[in-house]
Amino acid sequence: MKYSHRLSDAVHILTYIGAAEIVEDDLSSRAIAGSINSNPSLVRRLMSSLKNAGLITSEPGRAAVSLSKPTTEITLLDVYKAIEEPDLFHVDEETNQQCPIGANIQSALHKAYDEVQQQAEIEMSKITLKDIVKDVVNGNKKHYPNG
Amino acid sequence: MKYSHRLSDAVHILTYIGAAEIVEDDLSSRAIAGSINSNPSLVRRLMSSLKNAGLITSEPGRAAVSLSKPTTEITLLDVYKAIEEPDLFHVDEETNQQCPIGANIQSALHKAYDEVQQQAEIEMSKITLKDIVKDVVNGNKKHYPNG
DNA sequence: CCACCTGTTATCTTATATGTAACATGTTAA
DNA sequence: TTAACATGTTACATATAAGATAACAGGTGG
Repeated sequence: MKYSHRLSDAVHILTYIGAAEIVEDDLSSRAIAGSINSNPSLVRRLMSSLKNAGLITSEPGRAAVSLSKPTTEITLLDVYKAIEEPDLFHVDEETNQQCPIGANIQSALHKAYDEVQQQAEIEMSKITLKDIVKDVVNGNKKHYPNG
Repeated sequence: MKYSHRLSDAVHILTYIGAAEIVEDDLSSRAIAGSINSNPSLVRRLMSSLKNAGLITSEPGRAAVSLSKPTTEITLLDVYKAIEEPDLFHVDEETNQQCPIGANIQSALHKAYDEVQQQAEIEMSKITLKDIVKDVVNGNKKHYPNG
């Protein structure tokens, strides 16, 4: 995951839906794409993954997507698992098995990476969509104090 | 960083150097590349970053690279910072600033990502090169109990 | 029926990682 | 001093992935 912002766009989509009651009403993929500055197809593809993960509910033909759970029960980890590759780091699986180092570095790295991954996931599970929506709405008030 | 294993290869290089006293002696980029199953140029490029980060010491013309610090004082975080982009996740910086969501999602995401990044880095700082070398050598004993 | 939507697939462009080659320059030993 | 070999750096080709975009089958609702 070097230059990808799929996760950010997915959170953006969920935030858009979650904030719909407050500021938005058009929940079409085109409207959401307008907020992301992207295109409706990308939005629909990401929403497809979010739907498969059970985070949103939608129907063909109707611009009526909704969250499947309260914003307090959707975490950044849920979105991450729905959208991204599971591993933050990748072990080189092609090392030379004839070399003592090459033959054993993979398991050593997997072990190390697993520890980092675990802590990152714990932290991601602490951040809910409600936190994000709240920050966005608060930031919004700063920009539009009378709106 | 989707399919990159730069970090793994960099740790591999350091492990190779760190284990040199025990099992290896040829510290040329060609020999190290042989262990990684890669090529000397890649090894030299990674070593260039590791050198800039102060983790290894080397001289032109001599196959005599060495660690600048004891293995207990080189952490996975040091290698990560030497080799990888600083951020695990990337915020979409092109969101629509005319939309209340698009205008405020970036700072909300930066805040969330920072928290995850911080915990990941804390965990990375707990893993030392000594841990990796030890795991590799132990794995080695399993494979070559009499060697 | 028609305008609009979703869900899915395909293609193009661009960005990045890696493989590979090349070369200037330093080192060492015969 | 010369040959063999090393590092350090740059350039280029290739493979992979993300994102932009278009297309279209099929659902929805006025």
